[in-house]
Amino acid sequence: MTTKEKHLKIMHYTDSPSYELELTSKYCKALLIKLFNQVCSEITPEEFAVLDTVSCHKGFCQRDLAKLILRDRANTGRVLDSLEKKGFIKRSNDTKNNRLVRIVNITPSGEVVLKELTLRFQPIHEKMCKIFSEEDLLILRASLKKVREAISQIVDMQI
Amino acid sequence: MTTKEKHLKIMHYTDSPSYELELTSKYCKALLIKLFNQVCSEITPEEFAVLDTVSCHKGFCQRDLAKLILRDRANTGRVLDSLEKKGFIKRSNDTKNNRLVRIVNITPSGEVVLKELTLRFQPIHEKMCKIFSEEDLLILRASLKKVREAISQIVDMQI
DNA sequence: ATAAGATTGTTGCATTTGCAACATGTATTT
DNA sequence: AAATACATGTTGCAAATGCAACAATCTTAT
Repeated sequence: MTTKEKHLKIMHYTDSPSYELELTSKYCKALLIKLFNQVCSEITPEEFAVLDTVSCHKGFCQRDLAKLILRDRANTGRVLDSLEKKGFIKRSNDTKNNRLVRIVNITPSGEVVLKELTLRFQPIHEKMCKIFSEEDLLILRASLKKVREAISQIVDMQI
Repeated sequence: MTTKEKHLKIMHYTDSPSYELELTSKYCKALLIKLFNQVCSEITPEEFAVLDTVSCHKGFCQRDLAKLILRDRANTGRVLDSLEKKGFIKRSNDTKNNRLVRIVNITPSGEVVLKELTLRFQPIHEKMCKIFSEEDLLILRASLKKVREAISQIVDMQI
């Protein structure tokens, strides 16, 4: 086996980059949940991520949001139900390509809670980024993107 | 803002490395599920990962396995129940530090199914690794490890 | 023009998962 | 020695999630 091929040999799934990604993602989730428990906020971590996505993509319909957050339409609709009930987003009927869709937008009170939580988490995120050199952080981001693109070509994310 | 500090500024959680990790992990999971659906195997993707973990760590008790797979004791026990019912692992009572524990080991038929699935997934894993240079792959792995270690110091993974 | 198919969103159901409580047995404290 | 705390595993319950089926609406095919 040449040096070039050495890094291709995977003897165990749990040694693969995919599985390491899964484990690392669980750590991130645990951290997020801990932070939310501390601030005892009025929204869940999942709702927070969806709210942030909505604020970054104004006027998207539910299905397009579902594609962004990688959940199915059913689950996306339910999270949006909860966010709407809490007054952080509002939905309006509209048409896209001559089809009825529900357009989602963040409300002023949604902006408030989003900004407050983002500010509160800023120190932790800075801490996380600081453990990397700027170059390694760029490589990490690029690598993750590469993984997503590679998988996109193999499996259709059917949402 | 200096160049050095530029990579620290996070305006949105969904732009953070943590969230990118979560999204990328979902892609990996979707790929794994697709592969399993194709081979229509007798075990689930989760059971496969646990079985692989068991085969890499002979004679571990349930709690130590739970720490490795980052699930709680209850869920770990349930997955092991299923694997034992299918004959892929066997449990034996033992003592560790003078405490009753259930030691888990893989069975010959577990080895067979694990080896078969690992071989079947080998081409995909090679494909995944090939999208990186060897250096970038090392950096990716090291970065993921760094993330896990950093989070470990902030949140106790209470398992 | 009618039927078949496609798109968007919702509802029902089953599975997965985590948390709290409990049972059992051990270590430590008073 | 008794009581309290700790460690391991199991059970019950609730929340999250995905999949299939459905409703409503529009497009395409025959």
